[in-house]
Amino acid sequence: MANIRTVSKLAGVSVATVSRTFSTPEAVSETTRKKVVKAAEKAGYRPNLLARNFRAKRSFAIMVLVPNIANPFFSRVISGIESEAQTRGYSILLGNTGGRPQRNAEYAGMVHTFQADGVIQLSAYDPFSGIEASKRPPLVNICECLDAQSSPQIQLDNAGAASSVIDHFVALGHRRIGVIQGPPDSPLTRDRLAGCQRAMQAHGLNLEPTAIAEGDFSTQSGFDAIDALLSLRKRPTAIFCFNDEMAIGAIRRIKDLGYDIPVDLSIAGFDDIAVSSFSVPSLTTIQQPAETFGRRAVEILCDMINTPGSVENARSTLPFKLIIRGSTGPAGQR
Amino acid sequence: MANIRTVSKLAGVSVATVSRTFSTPEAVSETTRKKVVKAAEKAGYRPNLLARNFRAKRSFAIMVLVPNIANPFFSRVISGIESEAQTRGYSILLGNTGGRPQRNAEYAGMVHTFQADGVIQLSAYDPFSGIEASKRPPLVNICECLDAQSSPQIQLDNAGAASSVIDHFVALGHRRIGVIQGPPDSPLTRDRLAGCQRAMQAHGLNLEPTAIAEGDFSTQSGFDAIDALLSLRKRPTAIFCFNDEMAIGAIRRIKDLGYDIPVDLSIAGFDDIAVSSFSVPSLTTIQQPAETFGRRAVEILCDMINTPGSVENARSTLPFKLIIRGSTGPAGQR
DNA sequence: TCCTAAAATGTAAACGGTTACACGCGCTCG
DNA sequence: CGAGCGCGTGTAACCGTTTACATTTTAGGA
Repeated sequence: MANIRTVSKLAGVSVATVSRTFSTPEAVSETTRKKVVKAAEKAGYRPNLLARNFRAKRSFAIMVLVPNIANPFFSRVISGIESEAQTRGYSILLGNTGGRPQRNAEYAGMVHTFQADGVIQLSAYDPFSGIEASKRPPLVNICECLDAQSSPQIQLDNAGAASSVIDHFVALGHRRIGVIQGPPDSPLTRDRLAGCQRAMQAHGLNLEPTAIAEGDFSTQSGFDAIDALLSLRKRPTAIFCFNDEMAIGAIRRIKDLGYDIPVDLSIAGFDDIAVSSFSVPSLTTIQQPAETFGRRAVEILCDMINTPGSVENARSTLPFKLIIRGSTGPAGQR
Repeated sequence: MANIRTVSKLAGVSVATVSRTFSTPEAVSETTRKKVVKAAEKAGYRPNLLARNFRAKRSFAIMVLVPNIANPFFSRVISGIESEAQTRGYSILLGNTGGRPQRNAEYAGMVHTFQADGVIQLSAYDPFSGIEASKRPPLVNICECLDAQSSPQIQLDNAGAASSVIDHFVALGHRRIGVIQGPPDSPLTRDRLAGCQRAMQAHGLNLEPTAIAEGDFSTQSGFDAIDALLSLRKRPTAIFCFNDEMAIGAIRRIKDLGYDIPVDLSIAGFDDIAVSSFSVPSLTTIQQPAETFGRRAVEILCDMINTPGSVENARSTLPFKLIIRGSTGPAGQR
């Protein structure tokens, strides 16, 4: 394999000049530059980035920690990360954690061994907890964020978004509203639940504890949660699922039971994944700027990497949008 | 940052011994090993893998080139890749190509600069075409494969799978069968179409060219393709969509038009993505071992990386399974 | 006790770039 | 005409690890 010395000999210049030709071409005269480029071409020279990065103590790679790639919402966030990283010359390392803290920590540890320059964390986890602030590697939490301010957090106004769903239900005349929440220990669940409660109270209503079913954000769990909600004495006329996948599972079960949506029951989801606009009926949901989450995370992370200390651990909030589709309708049609 | 020399001084041994302690512990006596480990711990030493990999001329990273991460089938394949790579000590670099050959080539080029040890390619593209066989970097094509034998190919028996869908339709009494295919230049489209034609002929039927609509594997394109098929003079009673997403779009449009599935029309898809079992009606489809594709690709790629020349460019075929669900039923019910 | 082989450890040279510093050259300006 | 400057280039050290080879230590047998 051709290295920088091969090329320097071939071009009749020093290794430094070859190096400069590729990393700081403006520091080399036009004539030598051409000479070197020609020699490099002839030798089939490609700079060894392993060596370059080693010297620079930088890998130009970003570790992305995601609980589950198969989740379509996360896929979109990753698309955003990938595209922004690509334009900035960073490559992305993918870590599928399955929500396991151990895997999470393992992957995040790659930043200590210089395999990654920073971490984007898509779940409410701090892989560097316990590390003194000035020594913490660059980290950005997105989507599901930490309460702590140990790193920049980019999130949605989950409570506000949940409120807007409740407001929509109430405006349609719904009074008995049910919820299929996510795992109870998730900040997402907590914030969305708080938003629901806030909005209910603002309308003089109560979110009955029995009308809150527990899911785990999987389609199956949405399917499974329906029976309990529909067997309540005071059956809800509208159900808010904390993500679209659970909503799709719920819709399926509701139809299996012979009910019509939205005539008998209104359903709303959260995330606006691709399939939601094609379900039957199409799903009322909260749209999140998934790709923007990814892009912004990369922007901030790169700032942290390139000028340490320049970024404060701010919490930023991206806008949501209530998308009203066919799965929600007026209450009391039957 | 603590390096190997810091530790060697602290432990009172040579750098070689420290190195051996971590890379070949069996070559170091028990007592020194303990001494070194303790010193390393005290110094907060983590080996610089950038340096190690540089020395080894290996990055222990695999480049995964995928046309579109947001595709749920690819997500599952990537999960498989990630998990197998993780257990083998490889990290995975993600390249979202959007199907653009240029991006594809750019990413694949990272193997020349030692940033990746090999490439897993999820589309029918050879990023190393033109490179002499003995110099080609490790590459495995999966899912959508090349006709050439320039690298190992892991694929499904697409024609066989398509045939089995047609057989299923015919067994239900369908005679007029429509197809929503993928992009015409895709080997996937070509093979599945060939399978359809073969099966139709075996049953003494013909696949009418007018009954073949063109999609691009997106949900929207499935939606859009329906009108043309349903306005045919000889309207099909069953439609085979070449992936599940198009099938979901198609189902949506068919229901909008007031038809019942499967009473008026049977629909089948391909891939068995997660949502397909929850659609209404649930989707008859071809199940592919997505994670297995990923795992096998990593297995083979690692063999190629570790013992070059040992792997022949074989073509292997993974099994499919026809999953019969609610979207297909007997013909001529109305 | 001595000799030999095996095991453990040390020394120092790579690996392929980058870059601080030195140097030479041509130019400008006083 | 010489000092000073800036540009382009070269020399060589350095980054942190691995590893071939040399050397020392240990163990075991005669």
